[in-house]
Amino acid sequence: MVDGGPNVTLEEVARVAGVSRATVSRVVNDQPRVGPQARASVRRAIEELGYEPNRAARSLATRRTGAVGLVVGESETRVFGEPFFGALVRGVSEALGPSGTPLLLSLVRRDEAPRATVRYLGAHVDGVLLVSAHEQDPVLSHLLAAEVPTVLAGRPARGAGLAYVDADNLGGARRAVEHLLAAGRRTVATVAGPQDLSAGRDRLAGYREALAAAGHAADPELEEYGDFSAASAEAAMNRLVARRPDLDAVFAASDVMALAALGVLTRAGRRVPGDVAVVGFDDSPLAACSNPPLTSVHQPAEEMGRAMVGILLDLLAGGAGPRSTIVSTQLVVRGST
Amino acid sequence: MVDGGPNVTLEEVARVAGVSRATVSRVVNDQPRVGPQARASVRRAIEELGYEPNRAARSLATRRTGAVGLVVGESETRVFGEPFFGALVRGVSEALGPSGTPLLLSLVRRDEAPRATVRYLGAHVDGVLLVSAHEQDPVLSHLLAAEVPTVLAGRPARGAGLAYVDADNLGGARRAVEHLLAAGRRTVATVAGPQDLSAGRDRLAGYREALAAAGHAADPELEEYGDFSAASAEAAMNRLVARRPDLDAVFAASDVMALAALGVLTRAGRRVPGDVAVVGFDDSPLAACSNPPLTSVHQPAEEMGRAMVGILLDLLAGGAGPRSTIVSTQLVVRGST
DNA sequence: ATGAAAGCGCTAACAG
DNA sequence: CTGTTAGCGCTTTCAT
Repeated sequence: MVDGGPNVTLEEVARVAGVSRATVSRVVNDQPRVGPQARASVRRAIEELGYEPNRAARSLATRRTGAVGLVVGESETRVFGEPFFGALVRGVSEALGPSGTPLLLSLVRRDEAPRATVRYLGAHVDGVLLVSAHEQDPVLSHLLAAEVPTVLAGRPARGAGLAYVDADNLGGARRAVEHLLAAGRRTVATVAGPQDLSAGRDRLAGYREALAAAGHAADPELEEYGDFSAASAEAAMNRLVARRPDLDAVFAASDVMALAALGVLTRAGRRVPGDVAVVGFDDSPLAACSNPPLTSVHQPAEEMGRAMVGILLDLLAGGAGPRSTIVSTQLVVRGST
Repeated sequence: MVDGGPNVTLEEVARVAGVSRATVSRVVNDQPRVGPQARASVRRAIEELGYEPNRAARSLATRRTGAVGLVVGESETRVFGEPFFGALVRGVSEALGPSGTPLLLSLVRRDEAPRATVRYLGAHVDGVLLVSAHEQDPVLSHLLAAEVPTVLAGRPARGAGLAYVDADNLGGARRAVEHLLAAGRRTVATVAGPQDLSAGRDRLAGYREALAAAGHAADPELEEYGDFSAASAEAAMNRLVARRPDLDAVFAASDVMALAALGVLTRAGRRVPGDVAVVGFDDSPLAACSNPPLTSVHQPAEEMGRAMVGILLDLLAGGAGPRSTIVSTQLVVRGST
């Protein structure tokens, strides 16, 4: 297993193995029509020479790049704060490792021409992992139009046969609220997320389901909306406290919003968790550091990344077409409940 | 400006422009030896046809990829929590945008063969932006050995002519401590970072400088070390409180450590900032969300990303060799001081 | 099952 | 200043 340097070519392998370039190529690509003997000697030569196929040449010949893109709305890199994003990338990277598939990272800004972006992507990658909160993202529709195999992080608005991986937002929210109810809370409010995002919708749905299942009548007075930002949540929480001073628990659709709510509550003289219990969603590092530490719903971001890659690679291999995966969430109980 | 589809080649452009492929190539690559007239007609043809050079072909011919790698120690994606990392990526991406340089993201795990990693990188990118906390990272030495142009995030141990971009850790720490002193604090302790990281060393140096400048004698009793983790900081803070119950301020070398310290202090019955003022480093989202909000030193991560790209592109263009940049930090005053 | 040959689209001497 | 001519390393018919 000599080093081989950067310049061992198919040609040399063929020469050493005593076969033609075509045969070596077949072996390298695990194609069938090669005799066991030829295959063996080629394998040996490859090993011996430390041969590594030249991607550019292959790409030129096949018109495929062998790379995948991780496309992220620029605003997402802010929003996700990063517990989530970092873990997602870790999962993606890990799942890609074995196949040696290069990962192109591409942040797309809102003001960029989606068309140009997609042309760029089409030229550089065989498939795309798209992380974009915005439903109806123009980049997405262009990707579809250009027939670039794509897997989404998060459930798309109208899942028109689109492959995606999402966390079990509904189940997670339901469990969070059940936890609150099980602890004896009676008046559970929610700072819901934006309803044009599936995460926002599903978490609200989970909240309602849990309440309904426990025999609580739906009470719109206990529902306020934020946009996942601290400021919006602060406003929402203020409205809730003013309207329903009797509330004894809050389910917020994200940790950032939960922390903002927590701030409002303590400033309003409520003790957490004594007077009001609070639970968030994301299980971000923020959760563990707050005062009191925040009970939250954990999303297995790393697993989501791996799942996305699995589906995409399958798609690229001509697999059975758009499948999707929902990964389960988990309630992490801390001091705020 | 017709679409052009994905298959317009140099050849066709040459035909339409009535020149040879070589001339078109020269125009595309902004090379000198082309007549103004030929140049114009080529430009027109390119525009008309919507020509876009084929990267694989170019790469095959030039033996360069035209891409750069963002190489990150896997553990970093955890450590950085992500305020920092996300912003850095944003800066990198932004700076790369204009040149259309693809960015390959590559997380490298500690247990991976650095040699293989570097071979992989060498084959896929022309240069590397390396984000790795560990000095003496084996990947780094292999990159250097393989002569892959590299720019580091963070100052390397022995800056043997290595290009790097770092935040002004020393200045930031100094300012933080000056702020504490200016507020009338007399007994300023520090939870320092690991001393095998330049960030850890420089922040401690800044702390000492500020103290010395104010005429305080160096006092080892006021210094304890953590490894940037919450657990280590908790232990360190406990030791400090036990040893010097009279301390009235703490400078922690990271926000995570500052928050841990803050927890210890409040549990010990100290009021923050009443009895003890606390300041952290990083200005992470954590800082704004804690209770009380944490005064912290902000690092312009986005700017660092841009600076790294600037240096790397210059290096790749055969620029004047290893330059480096220190970007300034900024104190963000919040409730904890 | 294997080899020969023709490119994939671009760059880079080298002539002119 | 511009065209000609070779490849870069690999895949892929098409014969054999």
